[in-house]
Amino acid sequence: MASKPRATMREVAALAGVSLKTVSRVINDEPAVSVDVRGRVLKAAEQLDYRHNMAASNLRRKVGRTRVVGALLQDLGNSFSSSLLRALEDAAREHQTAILAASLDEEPDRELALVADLVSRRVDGLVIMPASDRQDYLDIERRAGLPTVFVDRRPRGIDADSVTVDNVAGAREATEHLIRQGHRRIAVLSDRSSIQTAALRLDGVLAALATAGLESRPDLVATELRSVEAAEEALLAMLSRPEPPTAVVALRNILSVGCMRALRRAGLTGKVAVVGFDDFPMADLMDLTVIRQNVSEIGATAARLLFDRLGGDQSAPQHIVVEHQLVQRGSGEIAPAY
Amino acid sequence: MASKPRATMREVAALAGVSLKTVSRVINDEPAVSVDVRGRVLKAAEQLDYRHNMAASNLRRKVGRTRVVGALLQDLGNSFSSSLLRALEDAAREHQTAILAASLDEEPDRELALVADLVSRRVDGLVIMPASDRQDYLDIERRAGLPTVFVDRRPRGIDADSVTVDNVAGAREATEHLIRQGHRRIAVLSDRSSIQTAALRLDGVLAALATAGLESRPDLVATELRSVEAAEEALLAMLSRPEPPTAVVALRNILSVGCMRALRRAGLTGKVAVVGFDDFPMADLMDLTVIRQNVSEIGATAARLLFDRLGGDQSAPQHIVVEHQLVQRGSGEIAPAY
DNA sequence: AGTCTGATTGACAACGTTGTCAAACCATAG
DNA sequence: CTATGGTTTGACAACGTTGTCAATCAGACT
Repeated sequence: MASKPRATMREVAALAGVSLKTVSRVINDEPAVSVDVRGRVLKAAEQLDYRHNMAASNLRRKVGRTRVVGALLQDLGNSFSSSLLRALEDAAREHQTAILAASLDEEPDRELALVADLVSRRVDGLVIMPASDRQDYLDIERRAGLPTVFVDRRPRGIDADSVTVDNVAGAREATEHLIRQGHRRIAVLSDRSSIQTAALRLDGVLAALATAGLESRPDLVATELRSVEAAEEALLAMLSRPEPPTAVVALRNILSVGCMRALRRAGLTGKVAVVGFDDFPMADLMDLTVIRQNVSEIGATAARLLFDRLGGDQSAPQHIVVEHQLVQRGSGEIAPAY
Repeated sequence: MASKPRATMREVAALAGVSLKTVSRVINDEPAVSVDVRGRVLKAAEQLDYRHNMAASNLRRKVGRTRVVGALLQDLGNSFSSSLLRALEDAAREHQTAILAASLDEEPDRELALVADLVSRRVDGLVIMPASDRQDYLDIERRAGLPTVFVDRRPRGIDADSVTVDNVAGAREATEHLIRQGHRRIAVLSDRSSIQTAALRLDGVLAALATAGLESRPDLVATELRSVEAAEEALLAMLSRPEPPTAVVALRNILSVGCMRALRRAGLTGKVAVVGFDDFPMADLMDLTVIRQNVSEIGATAARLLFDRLGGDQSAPQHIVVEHQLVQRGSGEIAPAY
C-alpha cells in the first residue's frame, strides 16, 4: 500500500546503464538504437514497471497534442446524449483520442466552467451542445487553435461548425401528420423555451397549425416542461378539461415518455394520437410514431468535422443539417376519437 | 485562423513587468502579492488571453493530481452504462474531477489497451466494469497508487474494491416469482456465458428451477445472445416449437427488449409472462416486471469508494453489494396460458 | 541615522520528457 | 595503418509550471 512513486526514464536509464535519451528513443520506437541496448532498456523498464508519462511528453513535444477531446452534452444519462457520446467515442478511437465527457444540464454557468476546465487541460477539440445563449466567449479559444463543433444546436455570436437537424421542419411535419389524420385539437408538450431546439420545434408546430387554419390554443400548449413527471401532469390536466386534445405532439424524448404515462393513467392509450420528437430505444414497443433524428450520424458527422479541423482543414465553418425522418408506428395514425 | 500559440506565464510576466514566479503566485491566488502588482498581472493575463496549463502545473507540483478519473464501462450507449456514468459524473464534480469515459464492448484487448492509455495519462483513479477474465495485470498499477473500483462485476485475480448486486439471488427471485405464478416451462435469455454477470444470473435461474423440481430444459435456454435481435429471434424460435415456454426470464435489459419484440411479433404480448433483469427508462410503459438494480446508487457508491481512497483511505478492499428489488408491473404476474 | 521586522519579489532548480547537436564508435576502403 | 562514412549514443537545453530560498523593500523602532 506504500505506493512507491512511478519510475521515470532516468531510473530506467540508470538500471540499463544507458543515458536517459536512449531510453526515450527506445520507448518511442525511434530507429537508431542497437538491438542489445534496446533489449536492456526494455528489460529495465519492465523490471521497474515503467509507464510513459504522456503529459510530460506532450509538454516537451513540438506539436503537443493531448489526444483528448471534450464532449459537453446536456445529460449523459439521457439516451440522446449518450448515443451521441457513443458515436463520438467510436470516431475518436480511430484517431487514438480519448473523450472527457460532462453534462451541462442546461446550465450556462456550468458550460462556462467546464469549457474553462477543458481549456486548461488543453484538450485538442470540443464538441458542445450548448446551454448558454451566446457562445462568443469561445472565440478566443477557437483563435487559440481549439476547434469547436456544435451539435444539436446552432452556435450564436460565433461562427463555428455545427451539426443539427431541421427542428422547425421536423416539428411541422409531426404536426401536419396529425392534422392529416383529422385532428383539430392538438396538444403540445415542450421543454424550457429558452432552449434553442425547444423554441424552434414549438415554432414548427405553431406554423403548421397556423397554415392549417387552426388557431393556437394556449390551453393546449404546455412549455417549460423539464421532466417526465412534468409532462405527465401537464397532459393529464389538459385531458381532464372540457375540450381535451385528441392528439399530442411531444417535442422531446422524455416528454414523449411523460405523455405515454399520462395517456395510460387516463386510460386513453391508443385513443389519443401521439407523435414524438426524438426516437429512443423502446419507442417501437410502445407503437410510438416519432420524428427520428439520426443520432449516430450526427455524432459521426460532428467527429468528422472536428478531426478534419485537427487535420488542418481551414475552410469556412460548415453547418450540416442531418436528415430527419417520420417513423410511423401507430400512435401517430390514430384518428380523432371525438 | 493563424492560431497563435497560447501565451505563457513568461509572456504575461514580461507584459506586466514582473517575474514569472509572481505571475504564478497571482494565478494560484497565493497570499504574498501586493494589490497593484496583482492588478497588473491580471490585466496582462487578460490582454494576452492567458490560460493556465494544468498539465505543466501538475508535472511540477508536489502532489500532482490530474483530477481526472477513468471510467471504463461496457457500452456508453446502453442505458446501464450511461446511467452509471452519470452518477459517477455527479460525484466527481464535487471533487472537481473530470471523467475520461470509454466503452469496452466486452473486449478484453480493449480493456488492456484503455487501461494502459489511462495510466500513461496518469488518471487519479479508475472505475471499471471489466471485460477480461482476470484483472491481475492491474495489481502493478494499484501498487503504483492507482485506486481502482470495480462495478457490476467482481474483480478476479486481484483484491480491489467492488460494487455489485447479488446477481444469483436476483435471477433466482425472478425465476421463483414466475414459478409461484404456476409456470413450469420457463425460457431463459442470457448473454455470452463468459461474462461474469451473465453466468451468475444463469446460475440463479437454474438454481431456482432445480429447487422447484423443474428440470432445466436445454431447448428453453438461449445463451450467447449479444443483441436485441438475437434475443428476439431466439425467443421466436422457442415459441414456435411444440412445447413453447409460458414464461421468460430475460437476463439483461436489451434481451428484455428483444423478448418484448418477439412476443409482440408472435401476438403473445400479455399472454406469456416476462421478468427482466435490469430496469430501464420505458420498462414501466411496457408493464415489464423487472429485477431493478439501483444504478445511481451503484455509481455513487463506486465514486465514494474511489474518492475515499484518493483521500488516503488505506483500509482493506470492500465488496459492497447494493440491494436489488423486484418491481411488479404486470408482465411477471401473468398466469400460464396452457 | 541605523537596525530590525515582516511583507513582497525574483533567481534558480526541478518535474519527466523530447529536440538538437556533437561525440564516440565501428567497419570498410585506401 | 589511416581516412572515411555511417551508425549509435549522450550532454544539454527546453516545454510551462511551482517549490525553495535568498534578496529587496517599506515602515517602525531605537
